[in-house]
Amino acid sequence: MNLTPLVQSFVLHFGEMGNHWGINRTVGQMYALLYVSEKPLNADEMAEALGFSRSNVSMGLKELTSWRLVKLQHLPGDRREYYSTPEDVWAIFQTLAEERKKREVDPTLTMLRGALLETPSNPADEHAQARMAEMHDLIDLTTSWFTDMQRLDVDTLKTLMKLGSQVQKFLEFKQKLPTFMGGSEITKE
Amino acid sequence: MNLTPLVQSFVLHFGEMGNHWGINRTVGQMYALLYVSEKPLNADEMAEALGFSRSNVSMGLKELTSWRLVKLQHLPGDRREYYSTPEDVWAIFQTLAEERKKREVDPTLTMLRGALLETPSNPADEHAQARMAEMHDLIDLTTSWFTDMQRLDVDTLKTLMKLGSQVQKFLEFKQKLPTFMGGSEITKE
DNA sequence: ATCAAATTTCACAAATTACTGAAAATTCAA
DNA sequence: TTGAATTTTCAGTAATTTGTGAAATTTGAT
Repeated sequence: MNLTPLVQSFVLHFGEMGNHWGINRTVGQMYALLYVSEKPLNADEMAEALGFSRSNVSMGLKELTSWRLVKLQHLPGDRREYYSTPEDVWAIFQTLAEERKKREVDPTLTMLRGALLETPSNPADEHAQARMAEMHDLIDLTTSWFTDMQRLDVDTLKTLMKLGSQVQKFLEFKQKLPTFMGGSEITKE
Repeated sequence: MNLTPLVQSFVLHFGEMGNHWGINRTVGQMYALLYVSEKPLNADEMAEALGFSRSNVSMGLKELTSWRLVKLQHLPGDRREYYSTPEDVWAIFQTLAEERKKREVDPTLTMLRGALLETPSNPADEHAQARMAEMHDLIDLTTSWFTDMQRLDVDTLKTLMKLGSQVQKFLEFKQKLPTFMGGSEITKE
């Protein structure tokens, strides 16, 4: 790996993190390399920089592409394919979240809904269903909320996050003026 | 696995999900089994129900304990250790998030901060640092926000999530009355 | 159309991770 | 204490995942 120590530590750390998140270590490293790179890189450059085989890089890029985490482009007068990551970290984060939702959360909700449609044949199943319902509702509420929040622009989102738990005051205030601002009335449970 | 089809499908799905989330498949299944179980289970019961070796269950419980995801208790007149999951799904979710933050996010922030303290020796490092700074700020803001939101009780949280992107209106309103309600003045950027 | 450059595929080897059974350690009732 | 019940550890094997090189395919300039 002929990278500066700075980039190297980032790349290695990212590889480890990928591991914890169910992503192949080398794929994590490839992503990290692209993320900090000044300019788009082709597969040979990546293989060279990271010390991987060319075929491994090809597989990794395929994987990253399926996650919509890399952009493919061509440089004038060069036949090779160059890869880069989107510039906006918030957009990256959003893509990642969308993709994980699609691949992991949605199938889980589907499974839970299926299970909840069954007629429980004994007390154990009845209890299991009740537990599954609790889990379903939590996941459903969380992901719906997440989807909804994606409508906001990044600056609004940042402001809201900085506000943090202080938004609570909005609820207290709103409860006193329920029809204020024309929204539908929302109360606790 | 001598479980009802309902529980079995839940357990198997959870095992697969665990896999995607960097958790051993069998550990995921153990957790799922405890989660839907009516009463606490001992290790032998779990080994029997899931068809794992006793030692594998022991390892899995150790892992789940380190994540603070299972509770240990003793039944009167029985020497064996019985395990269960907390009843409140929101508390479970919170524990999981806290633990992941501690294990994965915090070390990443530490690494990024370290990298940002270095003096870049070339343009490539300079660019890499800028990118790392962007990532740092996003992670930092997100986790600080998350920590802050944990102060709220579950009902408030649910209400807020149901409100979703409508909280935006709070910002618009607040901007017109900056010193309203005694909070420090918060504006975009 | 041809062919060299570039990329992908895939069977296999290497490396890692998961699981087991046996043995060791711990616990606790008598 | 003792020893049976219970839990944990761990070395070895099984299973899975990862990474490679060679071959096949695709691409696009001529």
